[in-house]
Amino acid sequence: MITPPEQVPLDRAFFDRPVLDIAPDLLGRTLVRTTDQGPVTLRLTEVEAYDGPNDPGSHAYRGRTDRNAVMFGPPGHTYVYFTYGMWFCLNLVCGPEGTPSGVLLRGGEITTGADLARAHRPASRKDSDLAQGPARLATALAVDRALNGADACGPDGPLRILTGTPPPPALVRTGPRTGVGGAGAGHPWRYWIDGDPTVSPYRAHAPRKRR
DNA sequence: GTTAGGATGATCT
DNA sequence: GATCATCCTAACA
Repeated sequence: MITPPEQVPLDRAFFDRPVLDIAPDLLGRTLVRTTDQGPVTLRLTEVEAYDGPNDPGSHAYRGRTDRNAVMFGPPGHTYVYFTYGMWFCLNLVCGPEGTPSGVLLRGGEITTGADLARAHRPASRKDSDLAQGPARLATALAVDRALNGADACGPDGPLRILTGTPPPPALVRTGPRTGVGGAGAGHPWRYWIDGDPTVSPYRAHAPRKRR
């Protein structure tokens, strides 16, 4: 008989590897966000890798600052930043302590607690919109600055990552990162599950016009 | 279906 | 002062 895969927290060693190995390996994993209102779970379908000091697209490219400090800390923790004056984005810190690399969680399918997620995202029209895009994902899971630096590998905690069910390797695609310009644009460090409706549409980097 | 513009503020040069 | 790992709405085809 077939036993369903057990949902066990990913251990810290999972994140103590090169970020380009970790990023595709995160697809299909389960993210559990627990609040006072209850749990919301999500199946990761889209991520992007940011390779610390070697990557002009990374927040950590120019060294440690107050904002990116947790990227320099131990792996398996969250890095949450605020952007465009309105939104939060959620990353997982990768590589050994002192190596500031991470993976941006760009999209996922809400598998449990869709009603809660929808309450956080009233503008969402379809279930597949709930966590389609990095700021949508963070909003649907009620992630904000308070979760910056949280341990995602612990047995409990507000945000945890579990083994989940990785997709068949043939369905894993890679391509250029979304919204990353300049010298950081050249790398195909975005990974997604082909054909999944919760993967965000690709948008090339577009400098904003001033007003 | 697509595209343009505005919202809104921390961060870094 | 410009940029930003974005999203939403309205307008148009």
